[in-house]
Amino acid sequence: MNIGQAAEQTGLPAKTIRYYEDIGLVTAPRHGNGYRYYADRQLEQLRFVGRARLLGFSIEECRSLLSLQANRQRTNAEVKTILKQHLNTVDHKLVELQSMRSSLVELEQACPGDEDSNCPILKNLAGNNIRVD
Amino acid sequence: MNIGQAAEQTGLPAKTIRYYEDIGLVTAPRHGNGYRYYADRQLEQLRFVGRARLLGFSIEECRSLLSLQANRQRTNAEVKTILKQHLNTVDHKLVELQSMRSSLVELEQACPGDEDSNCPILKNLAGNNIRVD
DNA sequence: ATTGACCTTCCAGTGACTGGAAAGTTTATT
DNA sequence: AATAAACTTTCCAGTCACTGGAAGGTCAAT
Repeated sequence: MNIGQAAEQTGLPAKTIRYYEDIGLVTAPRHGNGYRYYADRQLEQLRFVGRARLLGFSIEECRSLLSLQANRQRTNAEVKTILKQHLNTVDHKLVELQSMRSSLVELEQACPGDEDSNCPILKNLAGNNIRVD
Repeated sequence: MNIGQAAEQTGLPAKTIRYYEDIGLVTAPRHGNGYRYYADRQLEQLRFVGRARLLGFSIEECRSLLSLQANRQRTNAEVKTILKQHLNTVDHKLVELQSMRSSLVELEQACPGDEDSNCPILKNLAGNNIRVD
C-alpha cells in the first residue's frame, strides 16, 4: 500500500506520515521505484501515534510509547509514568485556560458592547482594574 | 529608560520587547547611540500587551486591541467582538483539553502501574478499546 | 502519446518567542 | 587612563508539529 492509501486508512495526512518518517518516528520500507510501502505493522504504528496525538501526547512521548510497546520487558509502571506526566501537563493547561476564561467572562460582562467608546475591557488591559465590590 | 529597565518595569523579557518591535507591535524611539528609549507611552503599551497575552490573546489580537485603544472613534462593540472571538477559542480549547483529560484519567485508572507488561494503556492506543461496561 | 493522478525531495512558513554569537557602549573600578 | 563588567545592538538559528508549494519522477488509463 502506498502513502495515499495509508493516509486514508489511518486518517493522517500523507504530509504528516512523511514527516513522521523524517523524524524517525514511523519508518516505512520502499518499493523499487522509491515509493514508500505500508504494511500492517506500519499502519498499526501510525494509528497508534494518531491516537496518542489525539490524547495530546507530544511526539517525543509518542516515541517513548512506541518503544515501550515494542519492548516486551516493559512494565505497566513505565507506561503509566508517561501517562501521568502528560496528565499533569494537561491539568496545568486546564488551570491556565480556566483562569483565562473566568477573567474573559468577567470582562465580557463588564462591557455593554454598545456604540460608546469608554470600554471597560480596554481600561482593564490598560491597568484600570475593574472593581466589582 | 533603556530596554533593561523597561523589561524590569513591565515584567517582559528584553528579548520579547525587541521581538515586539521587530514585528511592529510596540516600537520605541532611539537614543543617539542606537539604544531604544522607553517612556511612559511605550511602557503602557508593553504592559497592555503583557496583560492581553496573559489572557491568551494572540499577537494579532493584541495589535487590534492596541489600535482600538489608540482610536477615539472605536466602539465598545468592536472591542467586545474581539474578546468574544477569543473567548470562543478558549472555550474550544477547554472542551478539547477536558475530553483529553477524561480519556487520560480513564486510562490511568485502568492501568495498575505494576511490574506486569500487559498494559491497558498501550492496548488502548493500539486499538483494543477498554470496555468498562 | 498524453493526460492526470499519484509519488518523490527540498525549502520555507507558521506563532511567539528564546538562545547565543559577535560587536558596540556605558559605567565602575583600579 | 586602562580595563573589566554590565549593558546594548543586530542577526541567525532553534523550538513544536506540522503544512504549503515547487520541481520533478512514476504509473494507469485513454
